[in-house]
Amino acid sequence: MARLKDVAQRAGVSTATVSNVLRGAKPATPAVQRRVLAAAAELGYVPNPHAQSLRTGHSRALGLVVPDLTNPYFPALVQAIEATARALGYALIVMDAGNDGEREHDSLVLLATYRVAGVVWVPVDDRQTVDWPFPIVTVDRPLDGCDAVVADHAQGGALVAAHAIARGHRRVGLLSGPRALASAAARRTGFLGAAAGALEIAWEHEVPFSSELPPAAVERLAAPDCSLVVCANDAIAVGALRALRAAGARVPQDVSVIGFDDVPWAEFVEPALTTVRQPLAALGAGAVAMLHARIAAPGDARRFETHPVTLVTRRSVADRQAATVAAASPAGGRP
Amino acid sequence: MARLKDVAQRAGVSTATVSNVLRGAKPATPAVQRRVLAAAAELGYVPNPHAQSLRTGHSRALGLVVPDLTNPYFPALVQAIEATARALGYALIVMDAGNDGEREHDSLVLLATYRVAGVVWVPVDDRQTVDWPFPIVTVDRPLDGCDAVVADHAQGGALVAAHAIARGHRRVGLLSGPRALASAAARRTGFLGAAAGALEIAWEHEVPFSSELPPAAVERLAAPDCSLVVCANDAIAVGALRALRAAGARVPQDVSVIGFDDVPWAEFVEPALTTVRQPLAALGAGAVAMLHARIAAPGDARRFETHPVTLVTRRSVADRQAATVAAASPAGGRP
DNA sequence: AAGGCTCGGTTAAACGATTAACCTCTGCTT
DNA sequence: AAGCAGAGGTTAATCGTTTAACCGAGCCTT
Repeated sequence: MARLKDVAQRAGVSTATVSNVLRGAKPATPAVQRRVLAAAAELGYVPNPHAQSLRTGHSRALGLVVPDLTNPYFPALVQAIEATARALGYALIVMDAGNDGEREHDSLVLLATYRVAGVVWVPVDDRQTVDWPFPIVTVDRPLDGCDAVVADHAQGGALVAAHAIARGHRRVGLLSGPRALASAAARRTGFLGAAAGALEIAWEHEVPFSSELPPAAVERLAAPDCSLVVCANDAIAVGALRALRAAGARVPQDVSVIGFDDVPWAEFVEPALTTVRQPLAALGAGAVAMLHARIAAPGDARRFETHPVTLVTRRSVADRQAATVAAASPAGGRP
Repeated sequence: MARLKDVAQRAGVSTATVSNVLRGAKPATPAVQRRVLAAAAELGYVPNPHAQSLRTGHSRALGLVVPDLTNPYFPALVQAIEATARALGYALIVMDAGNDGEREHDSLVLLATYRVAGVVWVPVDDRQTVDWPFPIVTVDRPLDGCDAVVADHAQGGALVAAHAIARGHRRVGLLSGPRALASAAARRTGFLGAAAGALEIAWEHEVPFSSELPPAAVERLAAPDCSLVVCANDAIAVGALRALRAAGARVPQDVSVIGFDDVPWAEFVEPALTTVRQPLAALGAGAVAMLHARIAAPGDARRFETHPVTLVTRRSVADRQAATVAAASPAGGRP
């Protein structure tokens, strides 16, 4: 592989000059410029990233630490992160923390020894320290003193409330996620805020983000006493679907279900799940862009970016408005 | 961060000695050994990987190139690869080819400039060249002249045939995958081989690996004329489920469906899918181990490793044995 | 007792970039 | 005309390792 020295030789200048024109660090005579560029092109010169890193003290690589790749939430995120990192000229070193705080810590020190230029981090839990020798931006779990990009969970909650209202629901059950997670809490309060006055909360269970519902919840779903169960998660939603089916209730004719996340298989369950979609691609791209900016300007103020979510309506929530109208019309309708 | 020189100073020896004892490259006096180790430990010395790479010409990093992270097949694979790579002391640079041959090629050259020690590669298609400046092991798509680890697709096919037979099916329909893909072809021939004599193939459609079935296939499923449709893929299987449901057939009472892959949501569809599970973790770990061995011994003969798959039986295939017995017993059964 | 081996260690030269310091012209200013 | 500034280059040091070449001191061998 061609080295700087080779390019210099071929262009008839010193390595310093080559380095400078290639990086645009110092102005050069048009003639020299031309010769250097030509030589570099002809030799297919690509700088050795290790030499660069050794000299400059930081590499043109980014780290990515995620709690668990196997979580359906992440692949799309990682994909977006890798794509925009590459577009910006970074390589991406990814580490899976296996949902384990210690392993996560190890990942970070590894990245430190690799002198990555920065890392995008999805912490396994909300309380984490951020004193690392590289800039960090977290995704979806803001840590104080550290850049962050998050989805607008509260808006998402509001979206499902609005949808429920629009579809004529009045009594809903709530399968909310772990209150300790900021995102789950935001979804809940967003929902509650938008529901206030229009929606009656028949009951609420706080359940883990899993399709295995705790006994109390499945018992409740055997006699739901509501027309819609709103779930903090698509996984929870399939748990609800399952419990409802087991109890002989038809979804959505008897009771509707709404999820959150729009995991890749949300359209594959029966019935296809109405849910709110997280802007995974935007989140990933935003995170990398933010990191890039931070690397360029370490001193700037903390950045915080929240991305809007969208409702994707499929078949798991019924339109009771239509039903109501149809039922009401013959009885007391006016001409 | 502590450098080799610092350790040397503290131990009162030369940097060469430190380097040698730390790597066990040259024997040293017990006393020196002790002093060096102690000094390194006290300073928390970790070698600078970039300096190492620059000097040795290869980095202690592995590359991973996958066609599309978003494919449910990959996350578990990537996770296993990352885990064992890390256990072996490698960092993992992952690149998503976005199902695009050109982008895949770019990924490889990028990895080359990074001087990775080796790469595990899931090629986007079967015909690819392998002359790269690093050792390669492919996963699931053997390329000639290059190490490979694959799942035993043929065995998987045989497994589904055996299961079909055991459950008393006689006439089956086949939704086979793209014949051009070696894995799909292997599944098919494995199935056909084990089915020979015992199972009648009512019909066969070659369909893409997607839940969107071509019209001919959905039409066929409207009047399946078989008790079981075997699918080359879980995605195809949910397509079949959907078409069957649309046609008013109950699964598995009227017709059974069996998939392949055991994607993470196979248990979430209705009914939960009986399918064959790929040993993703073993595949990933095996690939990295093989790569590690190859890096240590570049000259060795080509390695090829095939991992067994397993049938995971859930609820999408009915037991017609029981039905047959029940139906036959009253009529012509003996005491 | 002198020469040859090992053994355990050191010196110094790479690896391929970046970058501070310096040098040499031109072209202006005064 | 002398002096100065600045533009455009070059030289050489440096980043932190690895590793070939070397060196001195004991220990055998003959």
